[in-house]
Amino acid sequence: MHDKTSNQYNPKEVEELAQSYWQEHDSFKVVEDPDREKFFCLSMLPYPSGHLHMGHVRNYSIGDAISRFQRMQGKNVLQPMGWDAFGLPAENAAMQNKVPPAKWTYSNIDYMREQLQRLGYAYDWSREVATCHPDYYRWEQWFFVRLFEKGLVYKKEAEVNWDPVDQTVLANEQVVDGKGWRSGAPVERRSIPQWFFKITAFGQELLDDLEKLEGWPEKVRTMQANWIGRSEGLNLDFTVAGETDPDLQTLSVYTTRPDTLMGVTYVAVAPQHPLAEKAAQSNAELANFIEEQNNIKVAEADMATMEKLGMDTGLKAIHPITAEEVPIYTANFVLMSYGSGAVMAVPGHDQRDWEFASKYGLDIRQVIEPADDKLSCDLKVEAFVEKGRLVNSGEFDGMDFDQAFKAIADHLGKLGKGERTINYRLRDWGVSRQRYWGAPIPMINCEDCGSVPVPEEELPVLLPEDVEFTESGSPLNKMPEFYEADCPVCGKPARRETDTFDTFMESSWYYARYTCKDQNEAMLDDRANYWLPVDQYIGGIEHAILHLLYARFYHKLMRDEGLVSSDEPFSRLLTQGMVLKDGAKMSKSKGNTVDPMSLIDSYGADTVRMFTLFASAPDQSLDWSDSGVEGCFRFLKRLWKTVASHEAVELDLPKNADLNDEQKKLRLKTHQTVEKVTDDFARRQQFNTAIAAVMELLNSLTKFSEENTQALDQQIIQETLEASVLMLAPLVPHFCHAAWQHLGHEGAVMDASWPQVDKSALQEDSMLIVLQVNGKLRGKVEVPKDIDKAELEKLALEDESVTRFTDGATVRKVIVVPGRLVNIVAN
RNA sequence: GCCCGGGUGGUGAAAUUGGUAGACACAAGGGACUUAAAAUCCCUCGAUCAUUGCGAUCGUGCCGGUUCGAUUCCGGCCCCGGGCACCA
Repeated sequence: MHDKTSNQYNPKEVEELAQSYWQEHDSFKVVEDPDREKFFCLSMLPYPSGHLHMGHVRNYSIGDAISRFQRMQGKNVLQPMGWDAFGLPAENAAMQNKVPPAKWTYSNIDYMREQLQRLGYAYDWSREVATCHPDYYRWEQWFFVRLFEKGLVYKKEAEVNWDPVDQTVLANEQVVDGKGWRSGAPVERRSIPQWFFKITAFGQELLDDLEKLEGWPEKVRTMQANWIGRSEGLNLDFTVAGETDPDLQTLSVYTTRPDTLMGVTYVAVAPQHPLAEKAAQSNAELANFIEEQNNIKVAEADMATMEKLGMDTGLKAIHPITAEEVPIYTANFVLMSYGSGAVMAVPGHDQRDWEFASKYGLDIRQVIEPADDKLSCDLKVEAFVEKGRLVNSGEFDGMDFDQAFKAIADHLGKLGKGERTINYRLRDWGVSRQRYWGAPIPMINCEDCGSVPVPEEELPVLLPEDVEFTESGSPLNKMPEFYEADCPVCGKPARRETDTFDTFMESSWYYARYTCKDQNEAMLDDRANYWLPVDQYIGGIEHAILHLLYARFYHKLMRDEGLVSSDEPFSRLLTQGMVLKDGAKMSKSKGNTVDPMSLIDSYGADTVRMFTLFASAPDQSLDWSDSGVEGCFRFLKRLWKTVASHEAVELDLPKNADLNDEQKKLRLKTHQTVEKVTDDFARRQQFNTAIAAVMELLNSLTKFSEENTQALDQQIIQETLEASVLMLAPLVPHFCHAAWQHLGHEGAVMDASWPQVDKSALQEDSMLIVLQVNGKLRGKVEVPKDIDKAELEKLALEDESVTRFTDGATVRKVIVVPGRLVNIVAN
């Protein structure tokens, strides 16, 4: 076929031929091989919305480039693909189109799989996973039961967004301006029992292990650390004056600033705090206030902008050191869910306390003074929040923050009124969703026995797929055949849990299941430890916190269960930037999307893949331009023509061949390019500059081949073309598949070895030295490679471009940077 | 408010360890080929001045500093993007 290669690049033909070759040879299938170095390259799995978008193409083109590069490095590469198939859009589509979510999802998967195959990604499809398949979620259910038995999951009341008209629970994104997106009714907050994972028990390990993730962007590590939000402080106890109920006598507060303890002028508790509720029993106005706070009909996101409100409970708290009585307020900004639901207020040194005190006429007392006189402190204007030296604090006066922290902690410790405490912002992970299209939570609620897990032999709890999906709310609640069950403990009629899992559950361990998806006896087997951890993970920055934190947590849970032996799931992480058009993120709602498929129809998959990699560095946002695509297409056409018009020869460049300057120059360029591109792939992961370098190489080759037609020249052209095709093979695989054949090779380019740098070709006889006078570029000079420093200095000082500026001036200093420049300082 | 990124030609962007700013493309302009168009190929392309040629000055958000030399390091400010946000 290769001798008939057309001069005209025909992407459709080239791509069909390459793809049918890959299919015939089962080229992407991979098996475990302990004798070879493994490489697990993973791209985040898509939600099967129905169509691939540009963000997917970008993500998967990066992943495929890395996979194919690693394969050419001789590694045993696993690159799988699957579907994050549960979720809300399927339910919405079901309501709109009267199609059951399962049917809708499976047909989307079939369609999108074809799209991915059209793009030529080297996925081992035999390992494909769809998270909505019972073979997948049964192990999630099994694992949940294991964790329940270990005490790592528990049930508690938690608030949800409730739509009173549709009688359904809303996800946060379904709440628009405090109203249900569908009904338009004001959303209520309602407490219902839900299941939680004890991720907080792993807070410290999740934080500590961030240090190990050297292959992760610093940004993502910082975001996770902030999300975990560790703080060190003190839990200390106030006594409630005159309170006789032993449960309410002690009012515990958490503070990170024990040094300000002597500045406390009031204490504030959450409206849901037991003390506030008790005080409200004999205070109608207060009861009213608390009721209002409990019934705020807004989504959580709007809470932050709410006005700070509070009310005196009439109760007094006794300061643990001074025994002074201070008022207890209830305030809407104190959260029942963090610390103890109560705070000591130091208006002199906390801005929020200051504002509250100013509003309600409470004392503001200074107990810290600036330790450095550059800082000003005027408590009439604002709180002084910096750390400093203690004043008005009795025996603690004069101490700095660290001394005071220790002294006050020790003092309260002796009194039995305080202890050092570490708090985390991180909260336990609520995994219950009051939704249909998700994995059923494998629990049975019995009036007598409580929540009882479904016995292992009865798993999986199958989600009925053939459902009537007419109104809002989960159809499971209307299906007695689903929810009616017998209690596994006492045998009495009981009710099966109708909530399903948060879809983050499925995406938290799918990477491990790829290694052994056909395993029907266990969640994972030994193959997981051959492949894991994932060597390279690629996905959107929008998953920097939740998905990546949950997956790290899940990995540790699986480790503790003996299922995997590593501590972390993903060694190296690449977070690709967004795809923009006209400066805005591509999205359906903005109407600025570009359909990858229509572009593939016009230019072929290779051009589209190439452009997504060429337009910017992977971690940066990519601004789409139609004409840029044209440019990549032009490059491929030019390269095609160059390859097609070159008559293939067997590459056998004689060692120590006597090359002329032109030949040396091209070989130098070729091997410099190989060196650069290898670094771009392996270390920098910058495919845009790799492509630019190959473009430069083609430009050099074009100039060279115009005038050089001897046999030795053909060898050198062959070498350059082979290197170019090999370097581009991970990026434009169909094109290179055909080009490689035309260059005279029988095997497939994807199985060829990555080109090696010939060090001897990098040897140059001369080099270009930049001449500067007072740091300004004045000239350039070609000098022998082995020139000594003194010689070079002399040459520079005598160069006409230098003497023009140094004549009549005194040379003060000459700086020689070997191999680069000479800078002459003169005045 | 706090924590991260980022700001470079008409445009997307390069410059990796403090050492030639603008590689590689796109767009634009000019030319060749063509009956014509498309495609292709060649040339020009940061600004200003000079222009016969050589060239000179300025220029990487703004102001200052360190250095022989700064897009790169330091201090201050402005703008854009992202994350977190009553977290005590």
